[in-house]
Amino acid sequence: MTTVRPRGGSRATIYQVAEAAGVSIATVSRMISSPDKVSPGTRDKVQHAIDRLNYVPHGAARSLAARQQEAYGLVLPELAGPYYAELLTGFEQAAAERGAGVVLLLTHDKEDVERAVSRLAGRVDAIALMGGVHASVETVSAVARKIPVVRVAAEQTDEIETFSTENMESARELTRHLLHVHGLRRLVFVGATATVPDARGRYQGFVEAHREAGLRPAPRLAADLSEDGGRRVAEMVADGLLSADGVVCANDELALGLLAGLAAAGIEVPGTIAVTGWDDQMAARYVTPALTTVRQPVRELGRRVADRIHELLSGENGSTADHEIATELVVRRSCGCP
Amino acid sequence: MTTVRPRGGSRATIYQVAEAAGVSIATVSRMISSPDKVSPGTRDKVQHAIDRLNYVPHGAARSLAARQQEAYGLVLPELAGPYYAELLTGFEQAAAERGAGVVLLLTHDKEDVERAVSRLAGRVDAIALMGGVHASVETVSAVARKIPVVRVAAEQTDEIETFSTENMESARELTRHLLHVHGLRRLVFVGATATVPDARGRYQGFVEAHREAGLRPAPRLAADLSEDGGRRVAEMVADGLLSADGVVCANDELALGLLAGLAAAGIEVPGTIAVTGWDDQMAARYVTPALTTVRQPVRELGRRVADRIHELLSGENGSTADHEIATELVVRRSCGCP
DNA sequence: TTGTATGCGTTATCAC
DNA sequence: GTGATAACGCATACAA
Repeated sequence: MTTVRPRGGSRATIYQVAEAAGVSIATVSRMISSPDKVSPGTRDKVQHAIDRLNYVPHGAARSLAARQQEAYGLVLPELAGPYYAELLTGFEQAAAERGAGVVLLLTHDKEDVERAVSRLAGRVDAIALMGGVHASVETVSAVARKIPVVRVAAEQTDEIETFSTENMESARELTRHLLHVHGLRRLVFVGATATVPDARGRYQGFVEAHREAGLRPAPRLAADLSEDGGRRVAEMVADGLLSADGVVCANDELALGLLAGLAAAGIEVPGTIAVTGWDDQMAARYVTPALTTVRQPVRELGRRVADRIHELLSGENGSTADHEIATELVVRRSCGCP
Repeated sequence: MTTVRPRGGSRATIYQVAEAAGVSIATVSRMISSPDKVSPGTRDKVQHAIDRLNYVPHGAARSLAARQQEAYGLVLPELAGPYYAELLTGFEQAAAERGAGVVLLLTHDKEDVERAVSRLAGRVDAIALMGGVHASVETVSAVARKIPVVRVAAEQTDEIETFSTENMESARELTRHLLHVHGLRRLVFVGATATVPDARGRYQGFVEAHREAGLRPAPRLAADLSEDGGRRVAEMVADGLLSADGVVCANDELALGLLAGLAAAGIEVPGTIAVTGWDDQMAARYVTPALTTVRQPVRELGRRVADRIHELLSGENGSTADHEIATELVVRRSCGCP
């Protein structure tokens, strides 16, 4: 095992290739971007030189001359859970299909997010910013003045396009199910969080389902969207502080933690209390009882975001309408279904 | 909702800032990289101009002039499961601490991986390549001739540094546990895969534990490292094709699928057959019985890879020794423990 | 089809 | 401390 590059890897430049092939750099350049614009004869010569010299164009030089970075930026708070990973996967796929690379920025551990986002803006053609990311409106719109910016699962704004999965309708459907199929009457929604706009829409659906049934919805209960948050709710139930017959959680981790806490306290699910989640992550299928939840096509969401960025960049106008992706209710046993 | 940039965002250049501040571009440049080398007076002027013009240096131009891209490349097969996400998280954190961005390449869906990796090599200072990635030795060493390349969880090579989590020892410990604590005697290892070098080391530990106990290890059973792979193994057991009293799976998903399949077939775990996994992903804690597995500090692995890349780049020689990270056996109920 | 020449926005090396 | 100015490696308009 040895250091790969003994200090100073030799990168061939377009000039060296041109000289080796006995042509001008313009021809080499054409060879890279549009090989069909160069005659078969020279094409071989140049290709041979490229192979022999192991030539790869210098990305920065390309970007500078061509005035485009061939890269999209994606800003995420973190990568915990399947949501962000799926989003990133779809985003990267679509970006790659457009010939763009993806530079990723995780903000969770950073001290100066604003600065990081600004810097990023200097290295990419456009940026997609996840809702949960803590960046000031000023910074975001400053960046947006330079390059296209879109947001994912964020508050709607007049100046920035927003993408999200559908929340309200699915939450309403889910709540109706609890209300009318299982006859539950003391439902509580857990997961109020300022930083997750998605949660707000979900609660809204929860409220509407109650209203249309002539019932009064309980105010939502604040909790971390984490297993710990769920365990804390379980404690409230165990202590008799909370006496619901069903808990609608803003995400799966919360629900999973709640399930674990309830089981530890000997409280039956769904018998004594029903539980639902949101995301349909892997553990939701494996826990007992299996978790009723809502599946979001997050990968597709990521794809669309990147596609839209490409539209923005290439001047195609496309739809500027709301970009909202449908979700799917996944009924399992934790809600009371057999 | 409106298109952010009406075709042609106005990016201020260093020249405009210089003019607005009444200084030369050299001073502006200094202002960016080392503000202390410019007098307090002009510093204010320049900073003011920067703020007013919303100036952010053009990344490509910087890279070209400074001869470094300030970015590391990470090549992963995909992002399914927690492993890659954790690796990426640690990698990004460490890279960011070094002032480098991360450009991510997912190869799973790409048709021409070699080409993609080559292109990437033109845009970053160094590349970390995951073992499972399907890239020819020629391509990799061609890239390695240009920029530093390290591999993660890959076969050892003479010319490329390799990072991985410890496999053999932990597998031996795990197998010993099954053999001696639970008295199991018909163990089988599932998950032979050419593309996952990690699995090989794990089987090796499995073999050694048998040898040192004077037992004959069964040959390993091929299977996809997925839930489906696990279900298929369960079918073999249900059909009486396989009659083991314990199954050591190469990863958790495999074990989880196996658990589900066994449960569906009415076969008791761990009573009739014990099951273990590898990775300790979330579902492992929630499944019943909870899965005995091995936890790998993957995030730390990612951090170290990025740190080493920085060393390589900055000429610090550091250790060229084997980069192997310790793992931790996590004993739960699926192996027979109470 | 091919070559020449200019510009892309910075950094860095010099002088001053 | 500050300012000219020469690279940096490539794309591209234009000319041949």
